Amino acid sequence: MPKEARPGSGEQAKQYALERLRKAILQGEMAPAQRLVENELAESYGVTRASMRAALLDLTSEGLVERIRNRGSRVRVVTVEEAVEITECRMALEGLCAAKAATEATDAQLDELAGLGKAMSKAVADGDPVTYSELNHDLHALIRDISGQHTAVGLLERLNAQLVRHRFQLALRPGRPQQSLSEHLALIEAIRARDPQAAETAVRAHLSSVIDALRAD
Amino acid sequence: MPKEARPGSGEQAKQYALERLRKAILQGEMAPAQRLVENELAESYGVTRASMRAALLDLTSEGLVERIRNRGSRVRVVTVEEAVEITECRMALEGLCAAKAATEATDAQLDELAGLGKAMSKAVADGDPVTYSELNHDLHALIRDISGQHTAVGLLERLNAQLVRHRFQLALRPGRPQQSLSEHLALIEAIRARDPQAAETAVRAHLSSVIDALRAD
DNA sequence: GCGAACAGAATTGTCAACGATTCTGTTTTC
DNA sequence: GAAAACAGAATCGTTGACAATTCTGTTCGC
Repeated sequence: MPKEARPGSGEQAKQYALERLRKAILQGEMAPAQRLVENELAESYGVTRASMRAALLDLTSEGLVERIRNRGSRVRVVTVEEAVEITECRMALEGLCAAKAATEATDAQLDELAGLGKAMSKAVADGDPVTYSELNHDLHALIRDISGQHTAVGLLERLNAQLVRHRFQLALRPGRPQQSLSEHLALIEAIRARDPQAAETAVRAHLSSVIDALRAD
Repeated sequence: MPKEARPGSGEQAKQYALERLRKAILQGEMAPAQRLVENELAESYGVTRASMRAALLDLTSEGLVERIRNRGSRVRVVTVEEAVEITECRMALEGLCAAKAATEATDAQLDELAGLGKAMSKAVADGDPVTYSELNHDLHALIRDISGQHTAVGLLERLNAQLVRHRFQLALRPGRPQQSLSEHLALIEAIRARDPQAAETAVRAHLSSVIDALRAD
């Protein structure tokens, strides 16, 4: 039986490298536009270059990494205009998910939503933007999950991955959590009322305010 | 200078194999769920197995091919439910594009739209569903183009690729082109009137009728 | 006869070395 | 002194062979 901690090669190695690098990029450990050299990364993660290469190709098709022929890979930088465009797509797709969620949710799921709402209110009251940001993410994920829209969920996950840097900056802006909170509570209420139209409107209103905030950079 | 006809290997070879295989799948030359053996394909396209393999990986991330570890690749079959889900996503994203197109279009582009509308009317009057289907595709592409929404366009192209088989079946259904035509003309008029709200509504109405048709399989 | 174990074939997955391309700093030429 | 030419280094791209896995048809035990 192979040691399972960190397989030096093979499919598992690729997955391992993929997830570690993705996490590193998402958590901002890699400077924007930083060069990603296959050999260095492979060595530092303890995998072969082939595995690392495959991981980089995957991240490229996820839109997190940019690669130029014979010049290597770099972490992709998302401009503000791109972030706005991406958020507009989220508006459309999350609107769809929210509307579906409003008609499809079970009672247990509605309770879960209410719980998240309370937790978010508390985080804002406590002045804890980091926790709030995490709960925010959880809420959107839960709604996507309830909607049961596999295709939309897949697209949204790709889109969200590209926004982490901007999202992070946004959450720390003073006053932002308060506005965001009230929009989210409205969304939760709309779904709990099983009103798809209102849910979609609430999502769009929320993301519209996100776009305004993005543009105010 | 390398001969440009059909390089046996390298990046160009991958692109060549990629496009030929994609075309073959989209045109239905590959039976649904047909096995795609790397060696066979590589030989028949005159490229190395490595290039073929890379092409298959690309198609996998486009959602056209399914691959199972150590078992090979097969053309992915899209069930009716999936087709519905995908069309719901298109509804959201094309709605966004249509609304943007209504506000962003230049006069020249509006004329182009009108021209396409006339051509589509003619194709229906002539009872030519194949031409109509192509014009249909052109219309959606033009609207996406006008919208200038890079991100949404990218997502939509991926989604559309997965639907070709269903789309094809749909176009040949008696009576379908007539209904489709009137919906498209309404959409064109809404954009020409520079009315984003009406344009989005028209797109949604159209795709909603596509969903009904899909479900009536 | 029927299911389990087993060898052989087919297919994909992985690797390490080699080849090609691009960048960088230096030299040469005008 | 500036632009062009060039060599050297760094890095990615490709190849062909080998290893690992899965499938298939056959045999064996009951």
